[in-house]
Amino acid sequence: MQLLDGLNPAQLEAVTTLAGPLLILAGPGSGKTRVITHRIAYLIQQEGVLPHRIMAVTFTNKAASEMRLRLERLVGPRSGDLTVGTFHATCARILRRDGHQIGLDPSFVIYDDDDQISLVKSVLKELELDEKRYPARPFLSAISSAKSELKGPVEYGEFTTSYWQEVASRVYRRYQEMLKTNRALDFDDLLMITVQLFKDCPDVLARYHDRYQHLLVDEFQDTNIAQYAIVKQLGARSRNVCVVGDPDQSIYSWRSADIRNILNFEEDYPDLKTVVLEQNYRSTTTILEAAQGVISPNVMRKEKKLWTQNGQGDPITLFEAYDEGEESKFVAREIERLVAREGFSLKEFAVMYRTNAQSRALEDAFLRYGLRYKLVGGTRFYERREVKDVIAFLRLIQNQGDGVSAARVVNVPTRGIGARTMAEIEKLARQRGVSLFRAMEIGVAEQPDGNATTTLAPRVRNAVAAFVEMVNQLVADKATLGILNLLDRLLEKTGYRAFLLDGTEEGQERWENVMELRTVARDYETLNPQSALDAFLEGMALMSDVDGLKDEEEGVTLITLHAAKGLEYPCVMIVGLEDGICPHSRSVDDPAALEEERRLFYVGITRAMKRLWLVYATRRTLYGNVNFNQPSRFFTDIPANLVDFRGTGAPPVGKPDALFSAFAAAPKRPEPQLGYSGSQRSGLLRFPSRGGGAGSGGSGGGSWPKSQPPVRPTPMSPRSGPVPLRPTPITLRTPPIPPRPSPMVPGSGMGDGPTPPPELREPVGDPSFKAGDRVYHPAFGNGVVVSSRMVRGDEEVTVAFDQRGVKKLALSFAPLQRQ
DNA sequence: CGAAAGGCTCTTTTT
DNA sequence: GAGCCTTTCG
Repeated sequence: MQLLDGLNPAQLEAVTTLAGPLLILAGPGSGKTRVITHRIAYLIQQEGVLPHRIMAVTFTNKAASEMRLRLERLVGPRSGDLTVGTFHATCARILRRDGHQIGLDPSFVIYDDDDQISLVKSVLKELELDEKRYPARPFLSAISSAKSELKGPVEYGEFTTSYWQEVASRVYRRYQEMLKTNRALDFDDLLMITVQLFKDCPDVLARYHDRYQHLLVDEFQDTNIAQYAIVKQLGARSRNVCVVGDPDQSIYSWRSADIRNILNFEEDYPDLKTVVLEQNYRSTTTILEAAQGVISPNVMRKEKKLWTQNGQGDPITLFEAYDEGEESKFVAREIERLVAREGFSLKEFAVMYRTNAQSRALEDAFLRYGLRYKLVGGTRFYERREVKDVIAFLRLIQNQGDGVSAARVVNVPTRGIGARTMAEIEKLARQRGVSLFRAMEIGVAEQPDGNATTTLAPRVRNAVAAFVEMVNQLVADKATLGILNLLDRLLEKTGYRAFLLDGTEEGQERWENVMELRTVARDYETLNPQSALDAFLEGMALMSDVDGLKDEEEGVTLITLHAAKGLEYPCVMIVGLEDGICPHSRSVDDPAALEEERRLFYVGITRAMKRLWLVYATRRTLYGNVNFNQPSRFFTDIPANLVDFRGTGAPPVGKPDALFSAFAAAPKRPEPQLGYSGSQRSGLLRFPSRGGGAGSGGSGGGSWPKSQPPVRPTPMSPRSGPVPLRPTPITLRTPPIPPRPSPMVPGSGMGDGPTPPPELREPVGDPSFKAGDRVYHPAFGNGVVVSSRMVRGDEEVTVAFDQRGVKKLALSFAPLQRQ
C-alpha cells in the first residue's frame, strides 16, 4: 500500500499501531510529520475511521495548516472534516460551543499578554498596591503558572508560603473576578476552564468521547499539566492516544511545560507502546554529530542515538566577530556569497538567535546589503499599537464588558476623556460591580445632583455620552454589516482614520498596517455574520509568531531559536553564541535551566540540513551597554574536527589566547563569583597584559597562534570527549573594521592608533567622582563630572566634555583622569 | 485636558 | 535602547 511505501521499520510501526496508547519519541528530522500524517491517512483509508472522529493537536497554527495541507494531498477533501489545531484554538472552540454550561458567554474575548498586564495593573490599583513595590509581571507569571497547573485562586491561596504569595493570591482572586466582569478569558483560562468544563459536565465530555475516537498530540514534550489533563480527559474512553515528541527538544518549561509529561507518560498508561524514531533524514553527519555532542552532557534525558545515511557534508563554520555589527555584516556577506557562488536562494537561509532584541542589528545589515528577509516575532504585527487599537474597538463592539479594550480606546483619538474622568468611572464600576462601559452609561445617565455617585462635569459628561453613543451605534451596525464594512465604518466614526493620516510618513505607515489588518479580515467575511467577528478576533488573539511565515516567499528568515522549533532550512546561521546570551545569563546558575539552554541550542543546530554557521562576537552592546562575553560554553562540546574557525583576519592588538581557552578547558571555566562582578566579566579579559590576569584564565600575554594548519575533519570519536578547538586564522577579504568609538568602550578606540593603557581600577563601594570634578579623557578631552553612581559594583560617571558633549563612562574601563 | 519632555527601570524565550 | 511613568508646560 502506497501509504506505507518508503517508511523505515520504526516509522511503519508508528503508522500502523492504531489501538491503545502510543508514544512516539521522534528525534529531529526523523520524519515525524510524515509519520503523523500517514498515520491519520492510514486510519481513514485503511481502517475506515471517519475524518471527523480524529483530532490532532499541534503546537502552532502554522504546523496545523501544514498538516492539513499534507493530509489533503493524502486523503483529499475529506481531510476537511478532521479537527486539527493548537490546544488553545481547540479549547476556544469547545468553550464557545459548550462553555455556556458553566456560565460562559459564548462571545468571550481572549486576553493576550498585554491585556493581562493591563488587567493586573488595574487590580493592583484597586488593591492599593504600589506598583513600584509590587510590579505586575511577577503576579502575572504566578497566576499563569498556577493556571497551567490547574490551580484556581482558592487552591493557590491554600499553599502560600510567603507574604508575597499571599498578596499574589489576593491579586489572582480579584484578577479572575475582573476577567469575569469583562467576559474575557486569558490564554491559560482557555485550557484550565476547558478542564473544568469537562470535569463539571460529564455529559459534555461524553459527547466529545462519542465523537473523537483518535487523538494525536504533537510536540508533547512542551505540554503543560493543563494540556495533559485535556489529553487524558478526551482520551479516557477510547484510549487511542498517540503522543509525539522529543524530550531533547523541550524548551518551554518557562511557560510551564512539564517535561515529565513525556518522561513519565507510561506511568499513566502502563500498556503504553513506545516507538523511537532515530534515523535522521534531514542533516549531514557533521551537523548531527555536533548536535549529539551538544546534547549529550544533559543529565535529564532519555538516551537516543540519532544516525543518518546522509554524507559527512561540509564542516561547520565557527566565526568570531568583533561586535554585533560585524556579526551581522558577516552573516549578510556570507549569504550573499553563497547565493552568488553556490546557487543557494535566500529562502534557504535562516539566521537564529536567542533573544528578539538581536534581530535589530541583523535587520540593519540586511537592509544595507539589500537582502530580503522575513522577520519572525519581534514587534509582531498584531502587537503594533494601531493594530491593537483597532482590534480593541472591535472587541468592545463585540463585547461591551471588555473593560481593558474600553479603557484602551476611550480616548483614542483624544476626545476629552482623560485620566481623571476614567478614575471616576472606574470607581463607579467598582462600586456597582459593573463593567467599565456600563459604568460610563450610568455616569452619563445619572444626574450629578439627586442621589449622585459621580461628579462628572457637564463638558466631560458630554464627551463620555458621545463616546457611549458612538459605540452603541457601532454595536447596532454590527448586526447588519459584514466585518469589512463594520471595520470601515468604525475607522471613520471613531476618527481613527483621520487620527492616523496626519500627513506624517509614520502615520501613513500605521494606516497601511491597519489596511493590512483589513486584508486579514477579508478572510472572515464569508463566515456567518454571527460568528465572523468572534472568529476573527479569536484568530488575532491566538496567532503565533511563526504563523505568518511563508516558506515559499523569497528572503532570509530571521527567527528566535524558540520559534524555529519544528522548522528546517538548508543553511542555518546561529548568532550571538556567547555566554550570557546563549546560554542566557538568567540560566547560567541553574543547572536545570542550563540544560534547557542546551536543548535550545540543540534545536537550533538540528534545524540545519546542509550547512551550519556558529557565530559569536567578542563584544556586544546590550541594553545600551557594551558587554564583553566569553564564547558560548557549549562550543566545548562540539568536536573540533567538525569545525572550521574563521575570525576577522588580523586579530586586534593583544588578542588573548584566553579567549580560546574556553574551548580547550571548559570545566575550568571560572564560575561567576558571588555578588556582582560586572567589571570583571566585561573588561579584564581584553587586556591581559595589563590586568594581571584576573579572570583571563590562563596563558597571559596576547600571542596569536602564528600558523596553525587548517583543521580538517577527522573521524569523530563519539564518546571520547571533545577535541580541543584550535583557532585557524584565515584571512578574510573583509578588512578588519576599526571599532567605532562608543562612550562605554574602553579606551574608546583600540585600533585607531596607540591608545594609552586604560587604568584599571578596582570598583569600590562609593562613587569616587562627584559632580563638579574636572577630568581628562584621552579621546574626549577635558570635561566636568555631571554625576556619578554605582552600577553593579562599577562606577558610572556622567561627564560633560568641553568638546564632545555628555558621555556616560564605566570607570572600570574609561581611562579617566582627575585634573 | 493634552502633548511633550524627562527620568526611571528593566531587559529571554510565547500559545 | 525602549517603554513606561511622571512631570511640566501650554
